[in-house]
Amino acid sequence: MSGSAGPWPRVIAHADMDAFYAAVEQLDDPSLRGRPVLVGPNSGRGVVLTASYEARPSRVGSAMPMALARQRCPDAVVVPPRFERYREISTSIMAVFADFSPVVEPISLDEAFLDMTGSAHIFGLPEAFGRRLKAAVREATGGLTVSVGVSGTKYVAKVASGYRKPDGLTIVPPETAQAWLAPQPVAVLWGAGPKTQRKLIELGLTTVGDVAAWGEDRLANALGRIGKHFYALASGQDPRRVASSRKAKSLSSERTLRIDARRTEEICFHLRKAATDIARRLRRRGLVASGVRVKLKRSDFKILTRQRRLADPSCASEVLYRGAQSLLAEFDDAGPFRLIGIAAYDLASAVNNTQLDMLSAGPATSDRLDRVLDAVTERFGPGAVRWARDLEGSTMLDNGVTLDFRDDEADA
DNA sequence: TCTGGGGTCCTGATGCTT
DNA sequence: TCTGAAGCATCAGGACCC
Repeated sequence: MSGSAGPWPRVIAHADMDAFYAAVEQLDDPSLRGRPVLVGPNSGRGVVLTASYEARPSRVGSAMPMALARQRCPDAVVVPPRFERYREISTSIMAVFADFSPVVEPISLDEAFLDMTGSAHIFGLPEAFGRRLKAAVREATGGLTVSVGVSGTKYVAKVASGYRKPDGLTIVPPETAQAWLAPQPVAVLWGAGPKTQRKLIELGLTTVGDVAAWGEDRLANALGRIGKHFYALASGQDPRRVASSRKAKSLSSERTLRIDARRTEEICFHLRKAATDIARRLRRRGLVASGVRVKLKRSDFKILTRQRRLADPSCASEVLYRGAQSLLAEFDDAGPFRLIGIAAYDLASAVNNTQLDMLSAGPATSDRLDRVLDAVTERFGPGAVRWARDLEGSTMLDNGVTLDFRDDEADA
């Protein structure tokens, strides 16, 4: 860890929980502590979501096929993910972050940027602040550790948090950032995945310092826009601000099937499930979508997509499903498909009319009915959908609408 | 070894409008 | 009226991130 003092023009921290899902499992189940733990599906075609640090010496890690991970680490305990629990702990971690900074940008359940500019007078120099943040997270969660990086830009803070894991604290003063980055491999460049890393290495660029030395123009000529981006990062330039609010641009739901699907009815069954899931999430967030996109993954992993704008923005499962179903005809490939999914895109805030009086007011649409059902459930609790169903044949059908509750019952 | 799910952003192709 | 260019929106695919 570099020991240095602010104040800097900007002070940005990146906090990243260590092996978060696996650590939560070990926290909740003491018998797992000290043992290799793999979080992920125990069967089928799944991959490892998180491997505990005890499992990592066996060369297992995130995104690795579970079958391979179990071969490499036969002693590992495989635990299915419990996202509700992770969300719960994430909420308390984010609350800790909010105690330290008014500007917190969550990146996922287990990591966030904090803008600490101007907070030095409260929390002290970056190192003191980092220690206090780590201690607060540990206390709030009952023992989980977080790695923290602090620097003058988001990018350097992010690389710094991953520099010494687990339980690390790395301070990189802005004036030393470029020199600190220079010996790091190109894999730390934000946006350089496996394909781009190969390209960089073919160009003879193996470290961030090599990239900075190559020059902006040459990088742009060789790689296009992303080349300029890499040059900026490698030179320690990253003007992005910590943004406390981000609007979702799309919502998606997709499933990899245990057995590849080819029959239209089967594909439609999965499309309907996905549409129902997305519609519910849209309504929960008060959003409507203007477009729907269908995604199919062939057995050879080739991904095909087709998208279409909706006649009117909607958060109704039926509308999303009909849109998705109509797109099926536009695929010139009959499958079989290993994955089926839908994304809703071009999201906007819904009008605020999810009130029960909609039952009798105005012409009913399936969109409005969906929201009515949500409102009924929220107000009267589980089982209320059955009660709402009794209205079938009266108010709703008077408006000329055919009700279809199959999805709601299936999900209840 | 045999490859998840939920996202974002970028690029090139295409079609529409002016 | 026709044509081409420019600008813009949309679409499909690819790469990436967590």
